[in-house]
Amino acid sequence: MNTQERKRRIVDTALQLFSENGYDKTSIRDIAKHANMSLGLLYNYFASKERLLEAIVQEGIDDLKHSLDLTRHSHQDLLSLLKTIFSVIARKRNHWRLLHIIRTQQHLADLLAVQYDAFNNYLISELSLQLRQMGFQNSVSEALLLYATIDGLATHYLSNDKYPLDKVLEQLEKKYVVPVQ
Amino acid sequence: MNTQERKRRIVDTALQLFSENGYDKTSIRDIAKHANMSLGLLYNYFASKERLLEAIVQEGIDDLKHSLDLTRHSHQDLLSLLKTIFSVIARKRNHWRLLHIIRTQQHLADLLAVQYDAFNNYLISELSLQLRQMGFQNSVSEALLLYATIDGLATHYLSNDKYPLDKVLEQLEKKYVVPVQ
Amino acid sequence: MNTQERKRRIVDTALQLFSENGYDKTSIRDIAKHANMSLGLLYNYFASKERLLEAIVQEGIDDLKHSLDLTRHSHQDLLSLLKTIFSVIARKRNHWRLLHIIRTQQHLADLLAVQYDAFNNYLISELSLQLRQMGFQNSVSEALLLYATIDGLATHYLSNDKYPLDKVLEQLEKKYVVPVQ
Amino acid sequence: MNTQERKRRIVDTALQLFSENGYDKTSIRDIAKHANMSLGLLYNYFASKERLLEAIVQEGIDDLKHSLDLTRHSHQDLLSLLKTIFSVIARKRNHWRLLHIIRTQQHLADLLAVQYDAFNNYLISELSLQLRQMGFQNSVSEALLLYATIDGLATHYLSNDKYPLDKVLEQLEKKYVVPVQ
DNA sequence: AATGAATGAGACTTCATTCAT
DNA sequence: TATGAATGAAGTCTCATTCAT
Repeated sequence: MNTQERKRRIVDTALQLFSENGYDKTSIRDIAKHANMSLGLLYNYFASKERLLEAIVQEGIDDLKHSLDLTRHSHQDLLSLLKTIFSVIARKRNHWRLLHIIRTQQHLADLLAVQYDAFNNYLISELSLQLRQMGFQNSVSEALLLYATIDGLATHYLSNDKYPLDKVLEQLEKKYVVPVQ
Repeated sequence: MNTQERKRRIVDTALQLFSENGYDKTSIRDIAKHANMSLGLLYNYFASKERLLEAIVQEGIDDLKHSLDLTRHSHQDLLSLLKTIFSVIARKRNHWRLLHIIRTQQHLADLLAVQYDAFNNYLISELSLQLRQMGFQNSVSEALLLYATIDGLATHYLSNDKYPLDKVLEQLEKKYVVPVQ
Repeated sequence: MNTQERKRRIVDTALQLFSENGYDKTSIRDIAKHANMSLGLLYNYFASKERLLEAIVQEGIDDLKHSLDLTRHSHQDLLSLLKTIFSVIARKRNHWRLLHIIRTQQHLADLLAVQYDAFNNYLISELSLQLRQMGFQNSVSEALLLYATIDGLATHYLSNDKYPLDKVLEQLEKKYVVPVQ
Repeated sequence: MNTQERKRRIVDTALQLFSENGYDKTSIRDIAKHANMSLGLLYNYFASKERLLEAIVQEGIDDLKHSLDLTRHSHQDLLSLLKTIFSVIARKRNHWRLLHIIRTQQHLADLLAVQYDAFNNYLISELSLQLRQMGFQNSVSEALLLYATIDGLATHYLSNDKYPLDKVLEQLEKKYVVPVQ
């Protein structure tokens, strides 16, 4: 197993465990054990638990961006856009959960403020762009609103297996059928 | 200082610290120190850190319910309802933050599942009632959607001092001006 | 409730709890709670946990002595003597258990060495007297042996509800039918 | 110092301290200090204080069994058997003391019930076998009686440096010279 | 006489990180 | 490169005892 593969394995394992059990409740020892490697080796790749978290979050954000980029421009109506976004959230469930975990813990939020802000801005500008293309004015406020809705829905969806996401998305779409002039 | 005052002080201090630094990053010793009492005394009031958290969360939920109850029925239009809700959130900022913290940490969510679900259901049914009164059909789906939006807005509002809440609320209200038939 | 009654209640409660759960595993708070009195009041009667233990042990020894005295001289054969002794042990189960607990914990044994030695000597001299009356020579060695047997039997009997004490006592008696010359 | 030696050192130190001062009065920190290692390291070898105790007790039982096995069959008369047993007890003084400590403390007895019962049964069946070979009927009752005597003698012997064990053993032997029919 | 709030030392245990091999 | 033994600070909780009321 080469360096790249090992690093991958560490990141994947840690993401899984962090998103399942939380950052504080996941020990470096747990990660090493689940990744089938020694404690010392893990420290050859990441200098500390915090650096590991940063790397995961950065990768998670890049991943999410990449996934969203792939589907950009391919949709005209809002419903299909929303469905795309939530399919990304579902597929990148662990990443998204980790973002939520980090956001609510001050010591982690402080650590990752720069990365998190960048992601926020990226998402908002993407949404703003879409909305403008769809004919909405006040696209920034609209984007903030839509982002908040998406974020809240993601939160509820990720913490409740039976959340009736499709129905709620339908209601959401209706609110955007006719752009408010 | 009597028993009631002490208990109050513990709860207030712990709520403050939990919401600022997170549950895990706040030690019982920290709480005792900030509340100006000995470590052991705290255990005379709450049998464990978990029981303390439960008590705080329950009080937070009761508080929020009470605040919302007080203003129920006093509004006809959605904007003033939303403003009421967000003024409660702003006033109960720490409670709301704590709910967010708990929700994203599995071990805490498990611990408080019953209380949290009860609160969720309360809020959703309140919103559903309001929306039905305003002429909305599909009031449950609509309530879920509105709750998600409120939740997301609260998240963003609470983590960003400069969040343009009023503007976004205006956009939100417009979506509810004419009930979608 | 007068002073004597209260003291009695403390001692009875503590004996019960010590013998059930052990000295270290029984807190003063437990004792006060089970005795239905306040912590402070208990300390009016006994200056410390150790003093309380000493008082209980002293009373226990006096009790055991008294019970044994009552039945002294009333038996000619060994079997009835043994049955008497074990009926005392059964009735004073908690006292006897407490003696065993204390004996095996150095810090308690040190504390109570004087009392414990006095009890030991009392029992051995009683047994020695009996055995001499029954015609045994080497009555001291015989008494030590018999005491050890009684002690071991008591240990096994007290820690096993189904111990076939009667059968074993029969075997024991046979060994003393004809004094060894 | 390798892993095996460290583990040995922990067990030896803990056995020494447990048997001297009792389980509850011996702290993990004490053990680590006496074993010249850090507190945390001890937890690399034993997951908890209870697991450490279990390991020690198991080793003690195995040791005692082994010692007894070695000398089995090498004796015809009871006196030499008894002397063998007591030389084992003397050599394994700490183990034997620890068994006594455990037996009298409910929370430890509960913890180690399985191991302790197994040891009891082993000893009783060994004694029963010997007695049967020596011509005794009712060998089970006889074994229980002899075990009680041995146990009581061990207790008295271990808690009193000047206990006249040899004399008492002589008396004991006389009781078994002629099998009771 | 009576209460129980208050104290703080000390117990067990976890864990990020280092380093000899 | 790879291992995991080793460290020790820090966390939660218990408890004998004191003392203001």
